[in-house]
Amino acid sequence: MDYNFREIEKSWQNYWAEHKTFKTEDDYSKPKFYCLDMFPYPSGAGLHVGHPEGYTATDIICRYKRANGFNVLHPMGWDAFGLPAEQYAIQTGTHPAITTQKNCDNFRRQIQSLGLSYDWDREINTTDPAYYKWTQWIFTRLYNTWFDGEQQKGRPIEELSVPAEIESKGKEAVREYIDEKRLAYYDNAQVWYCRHCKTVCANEEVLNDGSHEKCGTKEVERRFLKQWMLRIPHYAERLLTGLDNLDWPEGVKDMQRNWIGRSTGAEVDFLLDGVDEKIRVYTTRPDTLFGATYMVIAPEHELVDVITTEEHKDAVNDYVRSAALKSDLDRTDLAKDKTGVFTGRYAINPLTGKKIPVWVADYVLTGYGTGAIMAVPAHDTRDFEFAKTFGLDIVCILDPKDAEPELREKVLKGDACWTEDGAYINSANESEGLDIDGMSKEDGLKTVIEWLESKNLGKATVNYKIRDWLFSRQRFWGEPFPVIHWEDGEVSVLSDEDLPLILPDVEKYLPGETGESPLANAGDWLYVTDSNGRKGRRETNTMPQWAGSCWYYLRYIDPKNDEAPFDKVKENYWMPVDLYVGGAEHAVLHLLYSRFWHKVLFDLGVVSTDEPYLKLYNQGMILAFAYETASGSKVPSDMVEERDGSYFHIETGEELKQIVAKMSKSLKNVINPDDVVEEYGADSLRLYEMFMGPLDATKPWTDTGVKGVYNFLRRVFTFFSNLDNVSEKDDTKETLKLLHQTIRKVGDDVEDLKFNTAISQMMVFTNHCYKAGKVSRLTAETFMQVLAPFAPHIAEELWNLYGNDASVSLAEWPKVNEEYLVENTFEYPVSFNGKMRFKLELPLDISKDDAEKAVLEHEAAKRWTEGKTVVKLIYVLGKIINVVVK
RNA sequence: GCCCAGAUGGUGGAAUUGGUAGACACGUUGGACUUAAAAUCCAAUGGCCAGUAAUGGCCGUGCGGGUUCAAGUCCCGCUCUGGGUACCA
Repeated sequence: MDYNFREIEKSWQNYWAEHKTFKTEDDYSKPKFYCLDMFPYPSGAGLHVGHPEGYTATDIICRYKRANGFNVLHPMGWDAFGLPAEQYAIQTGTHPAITTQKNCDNFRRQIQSLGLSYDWDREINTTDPAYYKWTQWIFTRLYNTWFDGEQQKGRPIEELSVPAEIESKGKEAVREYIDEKRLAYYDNAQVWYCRHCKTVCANEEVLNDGSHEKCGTKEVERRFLKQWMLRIPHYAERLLTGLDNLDWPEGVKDMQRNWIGRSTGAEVDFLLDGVDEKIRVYTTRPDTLFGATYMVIAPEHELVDVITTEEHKDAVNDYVRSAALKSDLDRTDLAKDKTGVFTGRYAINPLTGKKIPVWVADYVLTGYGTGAIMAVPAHDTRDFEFAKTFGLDIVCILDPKDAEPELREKVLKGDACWTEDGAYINSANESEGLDIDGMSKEDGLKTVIEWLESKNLGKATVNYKIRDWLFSRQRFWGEPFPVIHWEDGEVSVLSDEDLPLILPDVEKYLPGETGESPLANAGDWLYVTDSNGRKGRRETNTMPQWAGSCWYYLRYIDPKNDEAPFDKVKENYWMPVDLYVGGAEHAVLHLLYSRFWHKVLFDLGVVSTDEPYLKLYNQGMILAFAYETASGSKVPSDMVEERDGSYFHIETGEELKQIVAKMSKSLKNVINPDDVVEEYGADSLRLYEMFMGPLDATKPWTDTGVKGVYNFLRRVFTFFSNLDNVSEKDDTKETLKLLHQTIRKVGDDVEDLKFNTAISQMMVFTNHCYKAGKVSRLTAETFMQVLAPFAPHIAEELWNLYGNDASVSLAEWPKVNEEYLVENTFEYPVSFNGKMRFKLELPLDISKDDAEKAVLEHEAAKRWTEGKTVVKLIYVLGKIINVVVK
């Protein structure tokens, strides 16, 4: 029989759909397994071969878990708000909902053609009002939550007690006080604005080369705009410590830790000379205070005007103005020399009592710490560079005892910067009763902080890099904020029964130049009047694309619930997500935002777990071969020919180098999953994506590789569909042994997500069957069960051929029979001085002495022992024998 | 600069706690089938050396050291590649 995969795959996909084979029931009697894929943005380009990689991996695990008695939740949906559909609307006038619908349909068709065992009854779409109703609902929860620092917990805003002193100042003051505590707030903030996308974007979306992550252009700039922000830094500590117990790749955890950026140090107050103000600095090294020879404040610091002396006003003003005009890229470019200007003012170093100059420089950032630093040029590279540039004092207070003498000499003289540990010198002030000379760093830090606290000059502080999350966009295609701005200045959120606030129709999708959202033209929708005749205007910004993906895993649990985001009992059963698979590109943003929302919902009692995703796994990227000339310019694949293993340009004849690169239209090396399914079938595509290499590795696509696994499936079909090969007779011992080894190996490898080696084991088994010629029906059926999670269509077909009416997907995973695996002997590799020389079969229960005798008396051993003394013999049961000779 | 991951045949990649390096697959070569080709099936396939051959030896997991009876695996020092991050005091 021919392997007619087209027919087989179509008929089984229809069967599964008709019988709802993969429908998930809320059967609480079974152990649950929640396996989640990062849902895709349904782009117009359709599925990329990278998508099926993760989806196949989770599908295999889910099928395996079902066979092992688990109730499995394995859903799919669409992260469908986003710019491309809106861009298309601007160009063509087509409503983004129409484009989105079309793209979702195409994605669904493509995904379904792969035979993935999703419960399609749970499909969700972030753009569906029935879904974003609850995204808006969560936003109102964020708005009505404050963070209790003492309890380290978010609490309902009603539980916030307003100090009497504020209360006495009137309603306005109370509102202001409360608004300052809310997790979501509306404020005038300096934000990134992308002129190309015509929208603001989060700090995180602006890449370090100054380009916008979403569009790739560098048309981003700073603007002051009233925007919605979320106070994610309040959860910094919990987002950080929560990572410790998660089964996530260490790299991802590290990236989140870096992003949160916790540091410990102290805030220290410096008194100023001649003006009744003080400047508070943040430093991680208060122990180096004796070496602070000047201070720097950021150009945006609130005291710049106050402290600048008359004669320096012009210079400082000029500098502050030019710093404001600079892009952040210019300000952070390392290659650039340090700039700054003296304010004319001096501060007093509280430890030395010396006057130190206060400068303004843009290497100090407003948003971090207090926006002011004490500079210790001898032991900080940035301060050192600045001090060298402007000729400021450099006092060494850490003797680099372990450094090379030459370098040490320079450091002591202040001619070089030393940022590592050393012994404190010049760090004593008798009159102040402080002396840390000779102390360890740990004691130095402790002593100085204690001294500062006792004198009320400073205190130990913890700082985080993470900033408030800019949460609004000037875009049409996003969740509308359920917010009304009233004419008297009050801001209110809609009550639950008024949700969802549906996105209105607009004529033009283009945002205004000034950063105004398209919703500002939404006519009637825009204006509201309350029962008292008070007029209000709806919020015209929309939520960023992150919003919908922050909580979608919760909605899958109960996707059609109209009374609540999900049922609590169901949530309690299904959460947390046991395995979450997706690309590493979401290592920080999506996963951090999502954890943040989840923790807030946990604090409010909406969800039952503190963390949403127990185990995270990042699939690697699938790349493609590409070609470049000696000078490094890329050549499209259709201009390349292969001759004798080398590659040449079709037109110029130039020899080309084969490289591995991302698939791209310009390189003409994009693989379309549809084409692969058409040519080799879904089972081959699934199998190849898993066989290419480890799931987390980056690896290049090869067409011959697909052919290889197709060949395997064809061999499976050819052998096992021939009933002459599948007899009622018993198997040989070898066949049974190999079959049970295969059951074990495949099961173990699936649990470890090592699909490539599982497939290789199935190949070994199939190759054995060809050699054996005949296997029993039971063996053939068992093998189909093992193959089914990987290549479900072919497995169903053959399973059915053997007379099974029920789907193989419902069959229980075969048990390993240890009897077949028992070994009595082992073929020991015998080494002499670590080099393997010959093999010797010995009983496994042989004693060491007998083994030694058997080895040394063996004919082949003579050659290696002749004329030498046997020093000792290493005998590792079932592993190796090593003879040490001299 | 800093943090993380990686480097194994012509290629993708295997290798429990240190214990036979190269499983499986691609490619290549040879054979069978065929008028022929394709497809398929069978076999060989890390490099070098010796031998007609069976076979045997040496070298081999990015580089240099070390620990060990034994190192792809552990330790120290580098090189290169990929990812993240960047004046965060």
